[in-house]
Amino acid sequence: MRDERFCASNCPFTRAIGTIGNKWKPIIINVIGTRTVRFGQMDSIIPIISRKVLAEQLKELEEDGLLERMAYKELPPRVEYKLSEKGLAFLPILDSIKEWNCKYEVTPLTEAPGQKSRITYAADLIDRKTFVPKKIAKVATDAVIKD
Amino acid sequence: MRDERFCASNCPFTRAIGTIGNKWKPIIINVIGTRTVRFGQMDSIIPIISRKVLAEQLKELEEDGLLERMAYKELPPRVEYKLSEKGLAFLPILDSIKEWNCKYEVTPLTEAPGQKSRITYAADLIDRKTFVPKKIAKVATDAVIKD
DNA sequence: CAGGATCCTATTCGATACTG
DNA sequence: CAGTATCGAATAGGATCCTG
Repeated sequence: MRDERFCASNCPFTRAIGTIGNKWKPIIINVIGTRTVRFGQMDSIIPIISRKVLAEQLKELEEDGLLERMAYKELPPRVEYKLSEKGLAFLPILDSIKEWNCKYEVTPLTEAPGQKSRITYAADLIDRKTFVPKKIAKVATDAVIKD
Repeated sequence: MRDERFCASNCPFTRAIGTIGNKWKPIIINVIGTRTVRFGQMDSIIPIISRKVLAEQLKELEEDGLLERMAYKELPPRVEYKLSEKGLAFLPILDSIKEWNCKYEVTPLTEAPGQKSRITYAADLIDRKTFVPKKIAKVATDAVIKD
């Protein structure tokens, strides 16, 4: 998920793309935003990502200094993630990507206007109301069977 | 390479990530920049991408309105690519990603200072001097054999 | 020259089960 | 709760050959 060839480049731009150039990391960074978020929260906000991939991406983001992980020695365990200074500095870039898309997208879907914070927005986007992810469909099927 | 689930989201940010959220497209857009570039040029500027993947990415970028493809009816054929207005509007975002990385990267490699244009810079980054890509190594081997 | 088609391999990803 | 381990399926990607 991190392209080591890109990261080994002597070009800072290429290295940056090697680090954050995939589809999950911008989404994760955007979802965390300025908040402090627990692992399970992220998993339910972004239901289409599997817990395995989520854990992998979070680990890489931590290694690359984009976020800070705080594990509390409790039972049941509690782990909180928040963006580092580097990660926070990336948020304006994500905002500009959204603005860019809104301005130039050929066939934009209808979008409810109003005051959407970064987080509620991100939550709206990739969730069960927007498109039915596989694992949610699976859960629904199970529920029907149980009934 | 385009995540259709992301593109079907009702969130413009998620759709944007579904469109350009991979490692190749930012590189390609950056390499083209404000120039008009031929297919073969791109293939030699970015030697680590295979021609197949390059063609696929270019087609998607064209479909998404980021670049314009001009095919001249000549023999041998000549095809030129240049960024559309939408694609050009994405360049400042790529610049800000580079600046962000330069400012916050934990262990940046040494970088030669000086006046580097977008293009020569991109060419430096992913090429045979930076790290030896497989197909260049192959070509070199062939050359040795020929000699 | 600029690709398309084909075949094959490597990598990613998801589902499931398990643990401290 | 917050992961990790394992396995199998899906996908990305490379090599090669072919064509207008």
